[in-house]
Amino acid sequence: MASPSRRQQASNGRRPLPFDPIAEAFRQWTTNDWGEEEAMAATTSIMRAQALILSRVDAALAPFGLTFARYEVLALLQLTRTGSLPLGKMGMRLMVHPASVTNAVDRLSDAGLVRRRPHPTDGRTTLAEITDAGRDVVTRATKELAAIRYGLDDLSDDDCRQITDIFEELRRGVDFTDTP
Amino acid sequence: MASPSRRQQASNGRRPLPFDPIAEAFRQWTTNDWGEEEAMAATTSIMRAQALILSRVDAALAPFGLTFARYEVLALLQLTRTGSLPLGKMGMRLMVHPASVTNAVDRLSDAGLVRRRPHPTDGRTTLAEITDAGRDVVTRATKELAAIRYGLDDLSDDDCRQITDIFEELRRGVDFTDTP
DNA sequence: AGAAAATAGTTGGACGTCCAAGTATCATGG
DNA sequence: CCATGATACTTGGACGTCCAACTATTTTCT
Repeated sequence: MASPSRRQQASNGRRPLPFDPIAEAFRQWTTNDWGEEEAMAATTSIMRAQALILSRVDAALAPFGLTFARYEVLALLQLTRTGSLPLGKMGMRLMVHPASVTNAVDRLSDAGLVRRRPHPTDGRTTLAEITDAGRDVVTRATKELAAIRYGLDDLSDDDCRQITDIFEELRRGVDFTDTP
Repeated sequence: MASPSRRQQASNGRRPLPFDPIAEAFRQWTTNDWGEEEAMAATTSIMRAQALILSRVDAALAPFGLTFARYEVLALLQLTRTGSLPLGKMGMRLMVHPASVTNAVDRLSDAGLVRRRPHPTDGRTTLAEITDAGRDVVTRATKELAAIRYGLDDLSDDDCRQITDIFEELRRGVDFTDTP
């Protein structure tokens, strides 16, 4: 029965402050001439937003025994014709280290949502194949994530598009190349 | 001499793909009617951007034996009148779990950049006080971070402000309240 | 005053991420 | 045809983050 195993919350006990600590840091940076306060505020905001959003998404996925990292693996497989992919390819598509894929597949495999298969022609390669249980879980989990707008309930679609666009710029050349 | 201890890179060996995997996921979500594809793309972008930016910042701080988490602690102390704060207050200001503060202060303390002090009147409280070495390091580290624009070299100040503004909305009510 | 409740930090465990090193297996080239 | 080099994956360790449980101290309140 896949143990939900509560994970981070990143917003728990801590009560909200009467002021925005990032806005305050911005002021300090400015008055002390530390430089690049816009970038500092943005980077700090991103770090904090990531933790907050991840905690929301993970909370929504916990009932399925999933985390966002595992969900991404499952979703990727679900969207593949054959329902299976080499671990290496998954790492590239998800933009994470190969070791992270190994880790996620290990856990999904333990939960019976995915199965490891040897590559038919290349002995080095391992395929991860989604199981029927995995397809069921990912379908339900996807509905749940859509219901909470992937943790971005507070933001409009316009806000989302702006974020995606700005970060696409940041990722360009690192994660992908325009026209090869 | 504070061991730099190389940390994550999040962009290493992995070669850039010939297409943006997030844009591709957006298409898949749309054609398969999985819903909320704007939010999905934004959340995925945030996760990835955070990892990428953190790797850049950490790489810049490694020569000082720092990570971004430890730098934030040091910077906060440096900006405080007395150069010292209760660990709990730091956790609130940095918006992280108390255990994370304990962890960071442990390491900074080992490096001689910070010192633990008992609170003069409250026996439960522990103060972290920045040392002279800590002040020196944080000053140099701050210049280094400004030089790389806190990992956001690719973005304009306008982009940074937009990010900060959008995430401020997200954090409102969680990290801080408008008018107490 | 004394008991119960709240607060502050620490410890140990779980996760995900990364890197470096190690093991297989495939591809190349002499 | 085998040696060298490239690939694919796994393992073990480091970090930061979180939570739950625990200890110590301070407040509150009966």
